[in-house]
Amino acid sequence: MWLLCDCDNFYASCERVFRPDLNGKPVVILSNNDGCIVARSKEAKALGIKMGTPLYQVKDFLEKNDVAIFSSNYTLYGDLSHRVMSLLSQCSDKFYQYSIDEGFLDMSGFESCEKILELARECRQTITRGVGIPVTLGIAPTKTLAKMASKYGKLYKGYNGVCMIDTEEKRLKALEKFPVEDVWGIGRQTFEKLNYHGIRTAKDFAELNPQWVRRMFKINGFRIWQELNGISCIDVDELPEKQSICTSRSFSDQGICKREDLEAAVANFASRCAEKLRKQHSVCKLITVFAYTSRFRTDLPSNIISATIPFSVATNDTREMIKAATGVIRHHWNPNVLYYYKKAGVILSEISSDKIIEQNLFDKVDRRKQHRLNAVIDRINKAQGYSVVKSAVQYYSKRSQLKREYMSQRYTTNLAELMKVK
DNA sequence: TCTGGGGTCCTAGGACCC
DNA sequence: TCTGGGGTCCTAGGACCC
Repeated sequence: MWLLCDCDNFYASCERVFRPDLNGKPVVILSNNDGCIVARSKEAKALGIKMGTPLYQVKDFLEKNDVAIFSSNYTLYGDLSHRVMSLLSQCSDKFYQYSIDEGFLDMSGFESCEKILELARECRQTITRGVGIPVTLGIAPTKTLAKMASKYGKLYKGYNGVCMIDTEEKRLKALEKFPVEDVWGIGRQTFEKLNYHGIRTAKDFAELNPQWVRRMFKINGFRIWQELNGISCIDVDELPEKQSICTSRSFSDQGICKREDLEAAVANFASRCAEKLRKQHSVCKLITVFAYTSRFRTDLPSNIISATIPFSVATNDTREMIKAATGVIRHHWNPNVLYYYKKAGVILSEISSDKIIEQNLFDKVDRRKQHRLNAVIDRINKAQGYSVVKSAVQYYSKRSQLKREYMSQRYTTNLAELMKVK
């Protein structure tokens, strides 16, 4: 059996931990630059507020309905997620974090479903009491069915946040009432195809001829079919090393039109990427740098800068990355046209372990020295706060290009922002 | 005026090999 | 009319997830 632990409306719940006055009230969380709505509390969903709506389109409506608005506070969410996952991981030997607010437990070691249910209830209590984030647990023979169980657990109060699909009878009943578009792994495209063939519920899908499913929806669709029929075949890795690392942002207002500003921005992204890479003890061989003008502004000249540069020796060095990233911008910059760049980013790929590095006969860099310098920089930045030591080029960038008008405090990670009690 | 960020996996098709 | 068979590797793009 698999147990899925899913935090309820995670970002909204994080904000409520330190704002209990917002319990039972509508809450929304915005994307970077306060652009779109990316998370909603139950009450906000009930008001009909859709995921991904641009803020400016619904601002009046939110004010009228007394909806609490927050800029995204990833420092806070990341820390609370870490606390939930750490409590969850103590409930079973085999724990797999799936996303910021979800984790799977392998329950195959338990002798009976009653025992699993008992432990699940205990586990839920521990998390509620220890972190204050409400969670729903779904338990079933496959991960796809466990996801489904957790959705039922959220839908019906009677489950008290723990829902288990353990018998054939329950499985069939669950499938029958479940819209096929809500099945894990079925997105918009697949749904449209299924709809065309008159397939509406998860049960309709699970009863299809497997050869036809295979032909029509390839290997992924076939896996979903198997999982719905109780055959476990979707794997999750324990702590997978990322195969690509990306840091990108949209810029506020019109965007960036000066070369130095864009160079400073990509230098920041490159530096952030290098830190992420070192944190997972990896090196990479390729760096991609891109910058776009806004696709919504058809009245302005549009342009795309994008280039991928190989490193001669796989690296995780901040300065090498910055040099490559700013080089791309400098090389592709057109001084004759005024472009407003709205979004830019850096992607690292061909990632491998830093334990084995292929040497290059003509490599002139002292890798040991480079490695020690990065280690010292990481240590200082970790102890003294984000980006105390950085390259000069990064200082060209304005202190924060992000618009965050509704930011809450970093209650759990910053001494200056602790909660104040009168 | 304003429109998110960070990932994974799979497939099809081209180029190439013997 | 009819034009081999069996591979590998790479890349772009699609689809999906949270």
